[in-house]
Amino acid sequence: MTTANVRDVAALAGVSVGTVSNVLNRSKPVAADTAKRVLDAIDKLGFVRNDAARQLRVGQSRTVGMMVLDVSNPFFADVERGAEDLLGEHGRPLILGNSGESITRELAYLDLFEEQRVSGLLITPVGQVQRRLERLRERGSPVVLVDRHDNAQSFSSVSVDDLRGGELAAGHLLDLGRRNLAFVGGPPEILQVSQRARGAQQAVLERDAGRIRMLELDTMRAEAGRAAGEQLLALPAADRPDAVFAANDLIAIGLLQALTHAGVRVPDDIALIGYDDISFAANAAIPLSSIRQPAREMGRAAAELLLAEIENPGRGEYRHIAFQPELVVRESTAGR
Amino acid sequence: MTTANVRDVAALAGVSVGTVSNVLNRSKPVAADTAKRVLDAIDKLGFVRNDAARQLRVGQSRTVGMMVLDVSNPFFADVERGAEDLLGEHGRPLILGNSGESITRELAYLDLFEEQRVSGLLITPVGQVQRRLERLRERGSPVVLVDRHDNAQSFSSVSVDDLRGGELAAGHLLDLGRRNLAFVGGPPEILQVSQRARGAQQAVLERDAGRIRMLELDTMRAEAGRAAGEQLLALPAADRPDAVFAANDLIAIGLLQALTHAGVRVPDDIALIGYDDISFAANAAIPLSSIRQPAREMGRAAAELLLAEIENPGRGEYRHIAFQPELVVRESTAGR
DNA sequence: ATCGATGGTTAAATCGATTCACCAGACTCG
DNA sequence: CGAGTCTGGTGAATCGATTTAACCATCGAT
Repeated sequence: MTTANVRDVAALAGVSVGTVSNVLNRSKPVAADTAKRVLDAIDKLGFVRNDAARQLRVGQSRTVGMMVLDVSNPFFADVERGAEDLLGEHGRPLILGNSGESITRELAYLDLFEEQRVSGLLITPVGQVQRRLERLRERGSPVVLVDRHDNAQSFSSVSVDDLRGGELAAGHLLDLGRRNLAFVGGPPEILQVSQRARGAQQAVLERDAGRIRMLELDTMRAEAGRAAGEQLLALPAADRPDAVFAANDLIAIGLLQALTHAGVRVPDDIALIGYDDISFAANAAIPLSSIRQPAREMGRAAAELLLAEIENPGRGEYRHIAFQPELVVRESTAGR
Repeated sequence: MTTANVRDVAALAGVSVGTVSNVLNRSKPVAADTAKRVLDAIDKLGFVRNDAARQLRVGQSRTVGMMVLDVSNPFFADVERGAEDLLGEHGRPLILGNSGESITRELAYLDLFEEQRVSGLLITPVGQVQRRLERLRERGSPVVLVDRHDNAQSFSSVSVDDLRGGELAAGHLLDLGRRNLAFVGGPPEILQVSQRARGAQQAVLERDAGRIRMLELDTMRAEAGRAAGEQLLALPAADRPDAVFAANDLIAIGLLQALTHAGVRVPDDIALIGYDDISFAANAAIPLSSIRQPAREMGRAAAELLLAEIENPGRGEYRHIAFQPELVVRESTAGR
């Protein structure tokens, strides 16, 4: 008992397979009563189009692939929703791959998307995958970088001005009168992280005030932040920073846990600011200052860029949309 | 300039397409030097297997589909990671669909997965999709229900005993001496929600103490919780509950925001408990009591059940794994 | 010397939807 | 009235990988 195919449908409806396809895809007009017969047959047989066959013929899938660094980070989850919403309006499903910041997994998903001939790809890359992405594009799957400004300008992208974000954060801490800063960041291969770090360093240089030390983490999750907190606490009190800028809110939350647990007062002893302004930031034990990125809008914008390239391909013209980050002050710095 | 296919590879390597396929799939032994010639040719041409053609022939995709209620909920993100880890070990990619608790979107993704002939499906259903799932199974895609005990026992499932979870939560509130409870829950069509609600009601009945009122929300997100908070605040003070059980932590966090914002003291005026014990619960403004579910393990277990059914199908024997929920007490109830 | 095995390889059939060139009528218009 | 134009419909060819039956050496055993 094999599953029904177009031929069975055609036979039952008393038409040719071509007509069935025309009904399915509205590619050519079909008389109303013929269409009804076909639809009835489809219904009766429980026919479901075999997407593999369709793709094989058409050469491309309708679905769009998306690779995110970490689905459990609410920031990416919001980006995803924005993209999914817009793509949904255009009848394109979005499938999600979760690299978990692992290069191996990223490559595995790229293989998958390439074999599936996805119609396009939204990606926040982890490793050095420029060549892979170019190959994908040559094969007909345009690529849009998300939250990652492309230096070479060879892909469309949406990004936030992370340099500016870093400046905002560190500038704010300096404005509070803090002079001994620390930046706690994820792996520097992640461009956003190094940009935020550079922005912070620039702020310090520009104002010619204070100093900033850099701490490097393996991941950008809350546990890593907690570990970094222990590290800070281990420093001799005199050397301890009086303000910390975390590369994202999860890290900041981890730090906050470690610090408050050890009796350090935030912001009195150490002021703390995060990045992303995820919804939990406002509701942390001590409401967290942060740098807001418009996640949902970024997702929509990225999907728009991608759709444009899918629908009229091959003009080799890449657009870049840069969103401006925004400082959100809460109790973890200054308060009132 | 079309992309290379097996025929091109075969030509360049001086063998037949059958041999190329044998190299690709190790389905038959191939002489070492022949294999090398083929691999070189693949490399030179940048050949990437067309998955659509493969699927068409084989009848099934290797990928597993997963439908979650809400990717931005850390609980589901953890379940996803657990499943993805295990499936990854078996060389099966996982693609994620996000229903966002919308029945329309759920159906759209089911269509997609059915058209793609995924090799299996992990799903936390929103709507009444039993028939659809049965059809998927008949078509060769086994289905495992996640975090949703199947009454009819007709699918394998992993679940948490939500009835017990509800009892634990409400029982704990009653043990604190609270007598005027409220349950704030998502749409009752979601079985987990109604189970938690029933558990809570049972606890009240069993102890024959106090009363519990039920509030219904449209979604399970923090905003909904905030709205519910306003609703509670609008009640005359005498009628206001002295303890609230939220159907998940996001709702609880929303409630917490609304209540503390209005000057209500938690837990003194109103004790508050959530569900899921997501990592943010411990770090909310007032650390949140919650009912813990072992998310990661549930994901792994679900993936295991699914793999078993994929690998030896059609025995019509369905297994159910039930995890036990666990009460985690923090400051939002009792404090210390 | 012959018969099986066995290891490698091949050519052709196959999966199922889409498309394209083509056809049959009906209708319009000069 | 005949040429041209629509509308609706047909069916064979096609996409690219896998699979199966068949075939060919080569070697060992009888």
